[in-house]
Amino acid sequence: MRLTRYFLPVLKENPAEAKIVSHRLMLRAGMIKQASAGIYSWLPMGLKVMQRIERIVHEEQARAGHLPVLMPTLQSADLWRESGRYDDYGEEMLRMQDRHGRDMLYTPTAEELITDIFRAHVSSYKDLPLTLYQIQWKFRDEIRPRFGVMRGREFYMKDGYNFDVDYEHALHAYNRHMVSYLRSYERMGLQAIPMRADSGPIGGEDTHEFLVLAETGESEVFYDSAITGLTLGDRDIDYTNWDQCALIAREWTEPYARTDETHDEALFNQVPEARRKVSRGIEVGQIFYFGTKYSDAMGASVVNDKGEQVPVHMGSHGIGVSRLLGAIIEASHDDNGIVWPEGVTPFHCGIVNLRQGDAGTDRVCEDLYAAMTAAGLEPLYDDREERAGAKFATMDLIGLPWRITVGPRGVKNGVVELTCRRTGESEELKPEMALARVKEIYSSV
RNA sequence: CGGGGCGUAGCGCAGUCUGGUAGCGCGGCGGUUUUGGGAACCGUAGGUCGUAAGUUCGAAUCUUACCGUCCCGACCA
Repeated sequence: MRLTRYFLPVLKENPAEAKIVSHRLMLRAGMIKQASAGIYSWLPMGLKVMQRIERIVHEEQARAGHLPVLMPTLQSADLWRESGRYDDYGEEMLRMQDRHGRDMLYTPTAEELITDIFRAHVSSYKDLPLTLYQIQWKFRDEIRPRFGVMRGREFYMKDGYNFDVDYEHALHAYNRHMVSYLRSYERMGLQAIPMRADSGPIGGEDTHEFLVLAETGESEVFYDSAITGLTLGDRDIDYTNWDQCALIAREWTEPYARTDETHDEALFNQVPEARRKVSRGIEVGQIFYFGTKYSDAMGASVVNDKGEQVPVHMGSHGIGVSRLLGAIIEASHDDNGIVWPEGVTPFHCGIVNLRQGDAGTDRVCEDLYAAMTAAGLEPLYDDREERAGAKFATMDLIGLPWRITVGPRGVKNGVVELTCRRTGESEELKPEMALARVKEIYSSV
């Protein structure tokens, strides 16, 4: 993409309404525009990052054997009356009527609808296990939305639902989700720690929240620092292997890690003092096992291998996709702007032409741009008639992890400069070598 | 929902107390000179002062109501 052809309305000054860094940077980097309280329009670069996150989620769900569906945002109240939640949900649920006076609502979650799909089409244990998920807009009418996309009213979320014949199978589904979530977050460049949590209004017996450590987090968190060293890396994972999933889940849930809601001081004190950490965290996902709550209420049952009619065991699982943009920025930025992890960056590499219109720099930039594009990477070429300072400031603000700077001095010597956004380190390389380096970096992402 | 702010150009703000020609910086557009960390100069466009009613010869400014939005609290993926 050439910057002169892109729509990137960056702001030099901080918008008054944004108090926390991710909100400020998303507005300044031209990623979002507030439409009304807690509701945002997504501009091209913000949408691009969101789509990268979405893609990682889809890929990891596919790997775990889960199937995508798409359910409506506007739902009839009928199913919600059947489960009893139409009355339980309260003011957070946005309610409305259609022209016939029928009660409708904007979905805050989709247990009812998915259970309705299930009961209509599945009747045998042979069709299980089944996990369906969607990535769809949700709405919760927060009393006080704040912090930009981190606590919006409208939000984009992956919500998934597993259906299993009994508790043991459902437990594996739980563990499988834990592993797939850990993988997803790792690919986004995040360390998200599973923490035992309360189940809240969704209702459940077993539940973990995934929290990203950040000063601006909404929850206070207590954890054993041993957990922050854990990583899946390139472990070979077989999602059909119950033992392997259980083992990984245990590895990540054994060290103490809880939010203030479930914090147990006595247990915490058993952690060696040097490893006891108190911090704040942003919740970026949650998994639940809730058994037969909805299947009982809505009559979703299957015949098991003994010929008995049994209610299905269910769980639900969420990843806050739009919220993740804020969380990633909170966890990865500096005074000059965003620092995108390679896994979610909107463009793989910036190309900065320091002397637009100069035959030499223009040619090197164009060649790099074409070669990088041909290699399957997406560069952002700053081809504006701007001075160096303005171009650097823009690149730093929008946070592309790598930048190639092409100036007349370097071109004369046959080199360009490759700079790492995170460390600020630069090296001078021949253009083809710089390209090779960028290709190599992304080959493992 | 309780408490407290704020609504004036795309963004950041002054002007409101004490009523009388709507301003500044950034950004935009045109031009000249610049060119390795948000350049300088010249020119130029851009505003129902949140909305409505009221007071007044006259309202951005005073009064009332409403709307929007932000912050703290309670609540929450």
